[in-house]
Amino acid sequence: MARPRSFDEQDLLETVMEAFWRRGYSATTYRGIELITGVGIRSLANTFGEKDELFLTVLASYRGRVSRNLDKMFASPSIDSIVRFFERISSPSDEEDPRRNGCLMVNTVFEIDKPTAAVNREIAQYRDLFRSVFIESLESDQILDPEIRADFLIGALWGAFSQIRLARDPTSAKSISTVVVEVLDGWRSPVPPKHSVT
Amino acid sequence: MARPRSFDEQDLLETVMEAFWRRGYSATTYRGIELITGVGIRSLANTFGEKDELFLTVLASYRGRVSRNLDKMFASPSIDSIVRFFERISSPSDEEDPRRNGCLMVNTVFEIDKPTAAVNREIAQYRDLFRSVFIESLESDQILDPEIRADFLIGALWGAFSQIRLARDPTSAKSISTVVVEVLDGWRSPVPPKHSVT
DNA sequence: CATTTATTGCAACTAGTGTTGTAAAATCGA
DNA sequence: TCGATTTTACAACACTAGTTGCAATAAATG
Repeated sequence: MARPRSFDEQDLLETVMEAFWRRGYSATTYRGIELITGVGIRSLANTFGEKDELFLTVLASYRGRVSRNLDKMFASPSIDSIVRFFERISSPSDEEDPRRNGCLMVNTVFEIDKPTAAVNREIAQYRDLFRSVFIESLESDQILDPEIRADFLIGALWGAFSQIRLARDPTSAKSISTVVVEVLDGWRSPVPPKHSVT
Repeated sequence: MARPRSFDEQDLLETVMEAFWRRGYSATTYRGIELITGVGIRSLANTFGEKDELFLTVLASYRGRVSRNLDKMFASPSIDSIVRFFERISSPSDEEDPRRNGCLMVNTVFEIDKPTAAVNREIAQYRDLFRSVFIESLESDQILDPEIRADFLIGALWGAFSQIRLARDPTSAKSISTVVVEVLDGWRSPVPPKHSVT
């Protein structure tokens, strides 16, 4: 009936995600997006609404992408899956994050002063993605206290993201990963921890 | 010879530190500091210079405080010192961070888009504080690969700060700490890791 | 080809922030 | 008390960013 959009929404979301990921929410301006994408401010606003709505859309898209990856990597959850996961994120050639921006969600936790309820929900859901697959994996190998150990793994993971973000380099994350793998090996049957950590 | 300051520089730095710590660099405005402290913008600028200089002064002050604490806690460095340290930061009543703002330096890593060289130096020095005491402690108990394990501990620590910042609550940090302590116990002599992790 | 309708480009508006100039106020020493 | 000198209050300035109004534009339908 009328004039169609001159850009593809998904493509644009990818570009915008890259910007938020690298520079953060504040430093990514609407006018900057206009320059990068070539799409006018007015069209952006028409399509995605205000800046925080666009950001929320990007977060959801990011979470979807990670979720699909985790589904693949933890198709048969086990300690081995976790090991492979940690080896991957600390790999010198991580195709998921070649620019070493760390993790968009973790970055957001620290950057936004007073996150909206929607943003908080998004981050909580994101964190739960990892918690679920970690717990599943630990349970499938009959590790004691899977929740506590899953929280530990999340901590190590977010710590690794911190170091990647800090140095834009996975070297330190590699050390973290190495020791985490050693710890995971120590948890394996038939030599599980002697007693519950609680 | 002339009119003296109506405020104490150290007191004011403490107040400003609290603000930067809680809300971050951007969200802490010069005018906001005026409201909190009662000290006029002009006086602030006269005393501390521009905003980024004030921030840098705050970072240095924060590092000094942490450094003094670490000196006390690691007076005789050992695995036990590390254990006590992790128990402390995940304690439900951490008097160093009652407001659960996490760590000012870690927060800064994520918040600032393009940190100045001075800020980067400050953060690197801060990180090295922990790295040094961890390495010293591990060496004193003859643990293999102290550097790699120190990097792991920093990762776990920063991960714990992430979770504290996320939930403004040390519950998840407690889990991290619990498992870290278990791991540290596993490293102790006379049952050290069988072989190097490298 | 004309009409319809969403898209687009431009510019303006508003709000907020770091910064600075200027003059009044306040304090200490002589 | 007076003068020197710093601090302080007030306001203005410059700049940036998000947002919005409006008219021109372009494509799809009949």
